[in-house]
Amino acid sequence: MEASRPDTATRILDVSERLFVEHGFEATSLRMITQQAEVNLAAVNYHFGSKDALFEAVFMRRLAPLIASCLAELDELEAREEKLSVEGLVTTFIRPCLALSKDPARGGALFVRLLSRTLVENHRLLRETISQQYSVFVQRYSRAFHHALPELGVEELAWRMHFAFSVMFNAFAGNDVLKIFTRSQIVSARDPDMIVKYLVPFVVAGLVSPVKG
Amino acid sequence: MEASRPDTATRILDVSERLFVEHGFEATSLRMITQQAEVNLAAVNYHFGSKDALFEAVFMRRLAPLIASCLAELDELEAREEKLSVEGLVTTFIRPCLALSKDPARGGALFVRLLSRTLVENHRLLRETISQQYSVFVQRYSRAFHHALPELGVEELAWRMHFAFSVMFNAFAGNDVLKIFTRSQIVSARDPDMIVKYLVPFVVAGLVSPVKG
DNA sequence: AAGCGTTTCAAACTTACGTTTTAATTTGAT
DNA sequence: ATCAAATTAAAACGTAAGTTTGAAACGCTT
Repeated sequence: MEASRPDTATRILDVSERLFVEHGFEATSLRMITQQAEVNLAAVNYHFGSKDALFEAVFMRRLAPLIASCLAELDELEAREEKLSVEGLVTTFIRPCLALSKDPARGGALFVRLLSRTLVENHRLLRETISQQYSVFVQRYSRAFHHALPELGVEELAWRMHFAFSVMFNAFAGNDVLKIFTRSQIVSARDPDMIVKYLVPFVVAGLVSPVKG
Repeated sequence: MEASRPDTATRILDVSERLFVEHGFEATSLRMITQQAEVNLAAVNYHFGSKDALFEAVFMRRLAPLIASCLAELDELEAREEKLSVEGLVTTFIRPCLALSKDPARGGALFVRLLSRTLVENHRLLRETISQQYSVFVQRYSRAFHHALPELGVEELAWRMHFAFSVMFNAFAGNDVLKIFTRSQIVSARDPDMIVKYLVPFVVAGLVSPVKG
């Protein structure tokens, strides 16, 4: 019962995903990658062309299916509910993230952390390639939230969505600000189901809270 | 009316702060720093000892006063209010962040972004030095929130604080997840006052929302 | 078995990094 | 003005990075 060894390119992708998350793009050398993947140093440039292209490959392997899952959940919800519920909308985003986090075969929570690092590091890849390919993602959610929360102005809604996705995203990425200052492990347990149990009510409450006069 | 040129060490700190935010620690070379600061390459090692020590100096210059401001606000609030309000508590954190963001002399919003990068990059500095020196920060806030929200269990409260600080922190750091997917500039305006106008109600609503049966 | 495109391999190349060294220069107290 | 200390300057050091090269090994069709 031995798992068949993946091919060279896949092994490079798997190891790179983990190392890019652990050390960041710059601090991860091709020699670290190829050594842990047990492939030759030149294999990266042979299969992917460059370190930059490798990063993009690592990234896109996970992003595209995740986005597709969210949009599929959104389709389902809109087909099922006449008047969209905020909790339902939030769940269409959280469920695919949760599924990804619990699936080691797809890198588990690694990719969300990679996305988080990449966002904070403000990579060119995010500013250029991705924003063009996946702008429909935000458009769909913006429209859906507008239907679910028609009493909010466009500016107020944009901010609340910004906050909502920020907290959801960082919850899955495991970015715990308070962890900086303490060694408490209560929150850092990182059980994905636990995250959701407390995350959904928090986010929904912020989204639906009455507008201040 | 020409501003007096700061001394070498200060110029290095100022430039480093900006470059560490823009490119990250690893991707910022001492040659980039010393060139832009118009000082000799060896000056960094002369004044700070090493690149690592420089990073710590850049970091601590901003963190200590920020923490002190938050705790001072907390002291004031506890002296003023018998029963702590959640909004008041949230404000003790937001107001110093806001003040910092609006003060170019202290690097403006740069430091919050640096803190964000450092958190995501999981630096040794954060795991070791800072968590020892500033654990009182989380302890104080944990106790204060427990007084303000006595009906919440310790686990539920820890999660809500985690979410609350996460969204506040990323709001000031300007980490807009949705920005990845669109070029819309509504949220990215980054006017600190605008952030607070929408941020406080969102966070408070999440914190005080009734516990699910 | 032969031939051919694909993949792997060891080695070297260029470049840039953090750091060190040593000398020149500036500063400040006497 | 002098001298010691502090600072700046230019150059080089050793290391490690991403990439390229050319030959060897492999896999597949004929």
